[in-house]
Amino acid sequence: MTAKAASVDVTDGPAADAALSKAPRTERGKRTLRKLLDAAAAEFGERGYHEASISGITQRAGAALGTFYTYFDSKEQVFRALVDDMGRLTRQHIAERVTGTSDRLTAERLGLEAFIDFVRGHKDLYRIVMEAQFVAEDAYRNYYRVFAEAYRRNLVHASAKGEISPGHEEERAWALIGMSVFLGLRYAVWSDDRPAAEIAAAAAELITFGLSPHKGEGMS
Amino acid sequence: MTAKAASVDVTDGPAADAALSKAPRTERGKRTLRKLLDAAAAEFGERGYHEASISGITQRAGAALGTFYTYFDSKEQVFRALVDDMGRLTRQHIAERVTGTSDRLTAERLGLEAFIDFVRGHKDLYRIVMEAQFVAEDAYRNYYRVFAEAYRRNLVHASAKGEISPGHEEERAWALIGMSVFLGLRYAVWSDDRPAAEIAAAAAELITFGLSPHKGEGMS
DNA sequence: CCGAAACCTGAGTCAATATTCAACTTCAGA
DNA sequence: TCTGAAGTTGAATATTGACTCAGGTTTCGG
Repeated sequence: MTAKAASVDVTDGPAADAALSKAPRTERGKRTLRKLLDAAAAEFGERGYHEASISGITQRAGAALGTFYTYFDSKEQVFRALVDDMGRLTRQHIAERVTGTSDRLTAERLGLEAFIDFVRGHKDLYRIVMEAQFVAEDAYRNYYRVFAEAYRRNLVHASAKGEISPGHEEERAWALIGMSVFLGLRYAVWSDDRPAAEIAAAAAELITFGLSPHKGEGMS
Repeated sequence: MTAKAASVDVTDGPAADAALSKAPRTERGKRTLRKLLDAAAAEFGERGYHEASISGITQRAGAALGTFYTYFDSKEQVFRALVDDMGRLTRQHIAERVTGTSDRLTAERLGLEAFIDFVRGHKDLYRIVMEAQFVAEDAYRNYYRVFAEAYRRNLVHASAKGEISPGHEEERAWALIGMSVFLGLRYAVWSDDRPAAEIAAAAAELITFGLSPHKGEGMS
């Protein structure tokens, strides 16, 4: 829990949306910002957005209250930065574990397994994403919009290649994301004692064949 | 939006957990409690738990601030009452639209359609359920635990009758719930211009046959 | 070694609101 | 009409916590 958290590019990069004038200019500054970011992830992850306090963040970071405002404009701004970062991290982690996989059906299984593993290792950041629905709804919608769009593209592609049956790819994408999210919630956030591979295998069978009686499957 | 809301049994019944000494004893009292409950559903649904204020609730209800505490012990207590109520309402609504259906696969489609319709008609209450994850986590877990357990039982039953292939029913239950929740979020809460039946049909095909190429399906 | 820019500090300001409470009103039964 | 239980009222209390700011301290190029 309370994973190493954010890998928000402290210097610049696609994450540095709102940083602007608040970007650190010295080594010391970068270190402090990093500490604040990690502390914020831990504080928000453990206590939730509203219970979390800026003073809690700065205490964890070993800094003074005012220092927070050297790097961020508001409580909500850090929160949003963490949500965006989580999206980037998640996609990257899944992509790494799926690339090289030729067919979509296998990719589905590996992707889900990777997702569950990732959530298990980043419970605090994952909670932040979920809570974003109520704290920064646009950030939350965007998080899943990006996922769904990429997912849909993969499905269209796989369908064209005949790897999967043609269907309504957008609805499929959202349905599959929902599956992952709830399996992640149940088997990663709420309890993580079952092997991720088992969960992924069970779900993969559902995703592949559906519920209809089909021959060949073993009993149980 | 802001549906007629809670049907919390104002008098007694399975919902009256915490009411106890706070239950109204006269007609006037029942009316006031009803107004407060509806107002609370609207306030929480529109503004979210933390933005919502007791004074906002009493204003909507056309009552004085103090009146709230005649019927509730705290802000969180009303919130929990609404979450529990939502679970009861949802299960009831879906059950009504599914009973009489003989086979599970048809029930899946009708159930999802009913769920989407229900969410569309109770956006404010539905938001309350989702936010419960961060305000009253035990109530949230319970909400889905009850769903998942009932779902699993249905699957086991259907599997025994040969209506569906045997599989890991618990994981399946959670996966299917996740599907519904996200399709509901995307096509009911965020946008509700597509017919619920269309969404349900698309998802039902995925649930029934999975993604694997199977013969018989038309294109697109 | 200097001086200015960059950083850091934490007490104090300020607004918001959950909850309390003592006084007041309504109303049914005697 | 009288009485008390039930219900209503809203000003007052108490707490909490985001954000400000007027100084100190550290860093670093020259």
